[in-house]
Parts: sequence; structure tokens; C-alpha cells
Amino acid sequence: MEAAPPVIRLEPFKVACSSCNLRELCLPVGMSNEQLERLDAIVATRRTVARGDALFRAGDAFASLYAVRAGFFKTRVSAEDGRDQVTGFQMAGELIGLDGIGTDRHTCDAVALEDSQVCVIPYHQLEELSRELSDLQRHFHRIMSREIVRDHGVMLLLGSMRAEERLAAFLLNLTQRLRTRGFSASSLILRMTREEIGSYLGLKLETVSRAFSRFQDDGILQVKQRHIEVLDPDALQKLVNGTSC
Amino acid sequence: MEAAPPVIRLEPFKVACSSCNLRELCLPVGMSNEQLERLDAIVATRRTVARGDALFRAGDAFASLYAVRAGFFKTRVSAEDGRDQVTGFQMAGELIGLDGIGTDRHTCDAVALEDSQVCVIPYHQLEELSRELSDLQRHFHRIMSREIVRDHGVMLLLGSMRAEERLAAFLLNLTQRLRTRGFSASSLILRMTREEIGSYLGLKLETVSRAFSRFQDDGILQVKQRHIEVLDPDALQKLVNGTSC
DNA sequence: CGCGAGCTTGATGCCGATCAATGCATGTGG
DNA sequence: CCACATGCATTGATCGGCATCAAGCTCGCG
Repeated sequence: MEAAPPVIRLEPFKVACSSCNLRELCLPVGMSNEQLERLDAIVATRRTVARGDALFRAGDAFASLYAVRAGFFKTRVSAEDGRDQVTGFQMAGELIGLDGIGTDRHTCDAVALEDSQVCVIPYHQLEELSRELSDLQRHFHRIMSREIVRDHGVMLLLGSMRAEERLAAFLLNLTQRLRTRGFSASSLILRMTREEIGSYLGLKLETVSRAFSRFQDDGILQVKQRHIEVLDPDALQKLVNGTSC
Repeated sequence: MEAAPPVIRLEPFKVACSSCNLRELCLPVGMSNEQLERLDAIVATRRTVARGDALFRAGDAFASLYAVRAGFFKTRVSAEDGRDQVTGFQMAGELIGLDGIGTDRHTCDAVALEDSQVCVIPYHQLEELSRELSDLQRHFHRIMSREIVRDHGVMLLLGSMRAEERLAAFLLNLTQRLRTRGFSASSLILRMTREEIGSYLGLKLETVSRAFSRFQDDGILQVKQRHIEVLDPDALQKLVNGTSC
């Protein structure tokens, strides 16, 4: 037992956007090598966030956007009376912090659901650079617009779907995003609790649990705690589209 | 009775942003006169939309943003099975169409709830101009960010509030925005039906109607069809904040 | 091993949906 | 001007889905 202590290298010393394996999912989408170098110059720092810790909280001064490099986050907003609502789950390549631009303060909390790492993108420098690089400008606008469209989808879900439809939509969305990242579309491990899923979907944790059980009884899923096996994706899709009617 | 027929001039021949009475609410916020002239140059056309008509529909090609100049709109998204969800109501000075940037197609319908008029803002020209005018760039980003924050607020409402809280929050938001535009905060005329309110709030029209009646019984509102008199704004506020607990 | 956080499952109750009838305002044609 | 149609709103009765309350269960971890 005289061996040297293990050196855990979670990341290379410096990973530039230009050589990041997330570049096709993240801010650099569609940029040339030359442009990427400019972006590299402003995305200089990285930050690790331990599971359960907040990347930022509502009320914090806004200075940077964050691109998830590894790990998993939730964002949530809170009402004065303590009620809160999970507004989204973010995985590798996704941008967090857009809420802060409007008022120079963050309006939600971003919490790591597992040990995570983000790239820090100083917002004012991004603004400046996007004035020069129209491809970057365009892509940044697209990202914000898609966030708005995503939110509208969640509003539709919250406003007009029943519990099982909501969970089905949630699972399809998750598997879709995991597939984009090269993971299996049928086998996944949930990073969040039933309560967090429930908060996102406007349901209580018991209702989420029951919906999982029902999907299992119906042969749509195999559920073992947080390990989910999607056996019948078509059935999920039909639930969402309301073909049941 | 030989007088000339009355000439109804709904608008001056051309209203530049620089002389528009909405400029403090709209895209020009915080811009200098010089910058405003540049903006005027790209906001060249206006469009009138009759009550019930769509400014655009989901699937339409995206080319422009629209600033409401007069009138009132709703936006709504639809699921494949026909269910739809009102995602917002827009009044003078507010921007419509941000959803289209992400995919170059609109993802929602924008429908006029009364005869309305919008300023057409060609998006590519706006992009171009905002590369030159950092104030414009910043303000445009703020507008998008605030839209995201607003959506998060609606998600909180849909996910965790009960019917009367939702309606109270809706009314407070409306009166707040009307006040900003110089209207009375206590007396308003709803531009939308109970069903549209219900769709926005994730409720059925009967539930909306009952909530109105209850507010009237409690002396919080005076309700006569679409004419609403807010008698006790503090009571509404307390409902939203959950001080009832 | 035993604790505790998270999950499952059952029993019960309530809020809001649904179904149904009536009321009210506006408009249209006889 | 009235009769009638139409669209929207109100109100009542009933139903059902999800919340709530309450046990147990599972699994990871100190």
C-alpha cells in the first residue's frame, strides 16, 4: 500500500471550445475554426459544482452564462410563500443563465443534481464578440428563441395534459436529448428525484410514482428506482399525442 | 347635412419610432435620437390585423418581429390532437414573434383580439443593426430574457397555484401593464373571453367564471361581463402570495 | 447493521372538470 | 319594433383525477 495516491483527472488542463466534443451541441454550432478561436479566448474559465450546490441563486448578480460541460442541473423559481417550481433540467451542451440578462440579476436557482462542471461565458464579452461574428450572434439568438419555444411547450403540458401524458412527454424529451448525446434511447438513469420530476410536471411525487408503476404494469417501462428501461416508446408517443381518444 | 364625410385617421401617414408615444415601452428604450433614426429606417411598414385574424400562424416562415402599436393579441400553441394553450396576451409596445427565430418558422399563432396594428421589424435588418448599435443589441437581449422569465412565472402559476390564485395573478399582471400605459389600474375591460383566460391559466371557462363570481361576492371585484372593477387590489395580492395560509 | 432519504402503495377527500340549463347582450331579418 | 339566432357568461349538480395523509418498503451509506 505504498503506491502514490490516485490522481483523478476529471478534465484535461484546458479544453478549448474548438476541441470540445460538445461543440456540435453547444454555443459553437456552425462556427468556423477561425471564429472558434475567438470564442475560445473569452471562455477561459471553468467551474465545478458539487452535487446539491447552486451554480447561482435567484437574486445573484448576473455576469456570465454557463454551458454545461459535464453533469446535470435543474433550474427552479420560487414564489414568496416558498412554493417552488422546477423550470427545467439541463444536460451537457446546454446553456444556463439566460434569465439573468433581463434585469442583471438571476431570477432562478440553478442547482447541480450530480457533480458537474460548467464553462463560464462572460456575458459582456459574448455580447461584444457577437457584434463581430454574425454567426455567433445568430446562433445565440436561436438558443434564446428555442428556450422560449421550449417554455411554451411546458406551458401546454402544464395547462392541458393529464398526469400520465405529462410523464410520457417528459420521458420522451429526456430520451430524445440523451440520444442526441450518443446515449441509448431506451435505457436511462434519472438524475432527479420523483419530487423534482413532480415539481417540473406540476404533480405531486406520489402521482409521479404511480404513473411510473402504471407504465410498468402496462409494459411500457421497466422501472427500478431511478433506472428506467423504455420498452415501448411508441406507446409513450401515443399517450402524448392523445391517440387514446 | 351637406358636410363632407368624416375622415377617420387611425394613424398619421407615417409614425417613426422616434416620435412614437410607445417608444418608452417598445424596442427603442434607452436609444439616442441618432440611434432612433437608424431604427426608423428599418421599421418602415405597418400592418393592420382585423379582430379574429392571425398576424401569423404556426408553420409560417419567419421573417419579422412585430411590435404591437395598437390593439391586443393572444398567442397560442397547439398540440397535434387539437388541444391548445394560450401562451400570452400582448398589448401596445410589446413584441411578438420571438418564437420564430429558433427555427425560421413560427411555432405559435398570434391572433388579434380586437382590430389592431403592428409595426413590422424585419428580423435580419434588426440583427444587422444591433451589431452596430450595442444599446439596441443589449435591449433586444433583455426583451428575450424577460420573455423567458415571464414564461417561468407562468410555469410556476400553472404548476403550483389553485384556480383563484391564478386568476388573481392574471388580473394583477394585467392591471400592472395597463397602469404602465397610463390607464386606470382599477377599471378595465377584458379583451378576451373566459375561455381564453381559462386556456392561459390552465382552467376551464366555468372555473374562471366561478372565480370571478367569488371575487365579486367577496367584494374584491365588481364584475359585469368583461367590465372589471378592482375594488380591493390588496386582497388580490394576498391571494397570490399565499398569505391566506 | 441500522439509519435515513427516497420510493411505493393504499385509503380518503377535495378541487376543478364535465354536463346541463339558463341568462344576457348583440345583431339580423321579417 | 319584435322575434329569433348566436355567442358568451353564469350557475347548479355530479363526477373523477389528483392531492393528501399514512404506512411500509428499498437501497445506499456511515
